[in-house]
Amino acid sequence: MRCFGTAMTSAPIAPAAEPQEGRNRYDFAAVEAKWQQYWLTHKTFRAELTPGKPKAYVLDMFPYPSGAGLHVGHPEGYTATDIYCRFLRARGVNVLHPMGWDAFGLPAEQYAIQTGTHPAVTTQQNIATFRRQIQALGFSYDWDREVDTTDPHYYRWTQWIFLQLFEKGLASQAEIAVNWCPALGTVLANEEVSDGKSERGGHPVIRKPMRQWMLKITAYGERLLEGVERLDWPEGIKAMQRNWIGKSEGAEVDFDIENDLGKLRVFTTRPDTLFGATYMVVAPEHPLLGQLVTPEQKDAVEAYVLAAARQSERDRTDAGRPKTGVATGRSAINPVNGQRIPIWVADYVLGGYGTGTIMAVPAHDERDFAFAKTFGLPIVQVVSADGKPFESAQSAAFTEEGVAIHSSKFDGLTTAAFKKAITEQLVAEGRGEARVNYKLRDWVFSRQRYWGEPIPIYYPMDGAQAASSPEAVEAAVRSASARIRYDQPIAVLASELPLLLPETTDFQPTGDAEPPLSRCLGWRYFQKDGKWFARETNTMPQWAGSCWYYLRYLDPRNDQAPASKEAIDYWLPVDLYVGGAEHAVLHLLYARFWHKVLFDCGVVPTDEPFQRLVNQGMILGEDNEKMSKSRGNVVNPDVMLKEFGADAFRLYEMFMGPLEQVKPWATAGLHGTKRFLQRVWTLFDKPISEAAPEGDTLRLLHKLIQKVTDDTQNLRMNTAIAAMMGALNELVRLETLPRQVAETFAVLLAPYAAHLAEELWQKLGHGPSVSRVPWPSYDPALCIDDFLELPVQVNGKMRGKLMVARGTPAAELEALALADAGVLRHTEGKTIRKVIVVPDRMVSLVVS
RNA sequence: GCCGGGAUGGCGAAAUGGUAGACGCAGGGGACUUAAAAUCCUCAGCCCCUAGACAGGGCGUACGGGUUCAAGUCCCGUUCCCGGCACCA
Repeated sequence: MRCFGTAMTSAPIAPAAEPQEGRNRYDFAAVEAKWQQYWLTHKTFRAELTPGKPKAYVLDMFPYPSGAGLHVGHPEGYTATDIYCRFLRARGVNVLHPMGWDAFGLPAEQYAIQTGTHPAVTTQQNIATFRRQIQALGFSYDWDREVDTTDPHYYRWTQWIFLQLFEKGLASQAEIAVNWCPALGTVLANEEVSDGKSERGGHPVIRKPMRQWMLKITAYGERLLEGVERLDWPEGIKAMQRNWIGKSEGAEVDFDIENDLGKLRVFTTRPDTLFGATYMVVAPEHPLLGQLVTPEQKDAVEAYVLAAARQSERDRTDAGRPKTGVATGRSAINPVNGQRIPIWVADYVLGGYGTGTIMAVPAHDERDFAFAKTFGLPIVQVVSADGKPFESAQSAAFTEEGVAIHSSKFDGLTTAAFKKAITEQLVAEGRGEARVNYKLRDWVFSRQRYWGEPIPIYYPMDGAQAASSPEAVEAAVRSASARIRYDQPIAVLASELPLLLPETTDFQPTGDAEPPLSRCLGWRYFQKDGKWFARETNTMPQWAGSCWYYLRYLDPRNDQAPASKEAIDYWLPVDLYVGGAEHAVLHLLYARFWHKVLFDCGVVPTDEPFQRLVNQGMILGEDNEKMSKSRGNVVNPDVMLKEFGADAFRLYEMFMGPLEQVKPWATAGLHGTKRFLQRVWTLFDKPISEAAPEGDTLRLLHKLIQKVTDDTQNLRMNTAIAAMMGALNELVRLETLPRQVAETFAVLLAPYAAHLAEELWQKLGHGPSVSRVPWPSYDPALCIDDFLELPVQVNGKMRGKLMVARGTPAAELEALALADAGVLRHTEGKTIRKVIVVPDRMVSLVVS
């Protein structure tokens, strides 16, 4: 390979550092600053839509710019993608590699509440810090494509996508129970509640029905599930997505309530156990509960329902908790055998799943078994492994599949056959039907918060005509003489987007459930055609902006569409998406959902956004614990950069181990990568010879190209770096450095230690930039050695080594092996039973 | 409990079924230096034999079995660790 600088010689750039007297120290600080400046001003890594040129869209999960700044976990994935992108560019691929900010969210708003600083101000400060820190690492992002989810030019399109969902009937309002904390004056996420108290402050939290915007992600459940199969994602993440969607197939069955009180419908995945149903359970929130409870049981049931309502969803669903429940006093009729079975109410049945009612089969369901034991309810076995009845009373539920018993004419059927037969019979009798259920719930999409995208919806008002001002409208609403018609939502016209967040300094929660935007009266109430309207005052959750940012990068300044059709058609899908596993479910599921909706709208041509996903493993503290402020084991990248430089830092993060693996930080390790860079720098002080490399050096070079190419392609940066270190250890022994070796080494190093490689390239007499130099190729014939050291085993133990020429025939190898001194020691006086010779590999002898 | 991923020197790790520990960190010895840092050279899995070195031998990839001429790697079982989910009928 012969590489000469191709372009940009006219660019003003400082001369390469000259070797000084004595020891030539590599001044990483100066060199890194110089090249970062160069890349930025020359837009070296700008991505341009080039029809016909192969493309790669390599995406990092964009960060939430927190006040704490970057931590060492961020640059791990960013470094991996940066190396990969620089490598691909050198291989002639048109690479799109952008960065941006997921900047709406709670911390900025909390900070505003405490200090009065507007979230927009905090956010911009934090973004500036993050940008500075990320740029100091020398990543090859196309900064012209930077996006910020809080920028109205961005969230205009977030709102536009919401309107698409609204028009398709996928966004609607519902009264649902949320975790309301009166003391904090806010709704809390399930994760923020434990034991019925708020995580922060320990205030009581109640379940309170409130009007919420919901997105019907359940309508896409099957497609989201099925799409997982075609994705090149880690198996674990795919499993989590499947599990979250939670598809289960079964049947719904009607049970008549005695005294002609109607029917209760249950969902079951085991209709084959119908004969074993000995009682039923309805969820405490079941709508028919009030009608079916008997007068004697009314008080007890009401008390139970009240207690259940006080629990959070999370506590309700905490497995392993003792079973509780109350009999309703009423019974139902088992449709297959006419038996009267009691109906209970218990909180282990959830109102939101299936029909909110179950048939309990204690013999074959662990939960029902525990409940039946607690309350002394009958247990009837209807499935056995071998078709024979159980000998003794069960000590646990038998939940496996098996053969039916005690099920009249169905006895002897396997579980699968029974399910099919009984479902057909129930359908024929009009008592049930086959049914698929999903655990996936619709997405609660509204937040009672200020710092989020306003939902672009408004409502007509009754009784507000006379009002002369927003304040008067508000007064009328408060006195109940005017009413907001939430049942008649109107979409803001797409042409009127963005619907801007109003300026306010009033972020304090007030104790009622009204979002802060409700108090921006001049924004909330407006007149149109002489009538008053009220805007939606909930905002979108933080997930909204990150659901589609990968699209905006394609065409970030477009004010006609989220991105142009040409850009979308050219760049999509994302070829490689790298980020932490903490987003395994929510972000990745929500983004896939939106993408599929946009696919249905004809906006995107693919039905999945992220073809390939890689999770970088978490970096732990030096103490092997998760990094956290409270543990005091957080490593600050700024400090590391100052002492070791960006190249050494990046190299270390990659050298620590495989990208996907969890691994502990060790600052001492940075000495190694810094030393390596210094030694490379010193290597280039050797006299450069123009003669072509030959012999071992040539072989070394080609092996190195092969190894680095292979490993980089497969994101095995750790072993690529090890190979470069190994090669360096050989090259330092040379008297002079052949130009071809030096140039190739610089090009191979460039994706990994980009600043140093640029400097070396310049030092070799080339103009910038090494990033424009094509990746070297290798000759496979030069990657294999002429002479090999072959092991000889005797009875499986290594007893000798043969130095032989490649291709030495088996017979000759056998003769050599048998004559080897080390081997003879173990074969003397013994019989050779077997000789296995694998040419160019090894010789194995079996003796006795 | 279920799902996913792990377990290799003092530490991070490497190894198409074919010489376990490449590459690095930390460490020992040496050179340079007034000294230190930096740099360079060099040693190094554990154990036995040995005055020491060479040579040699034994044991070693969480544990127990198995397949194979040959197992860190493949198969069966077990333990422990990490991540996620967890009363979803």
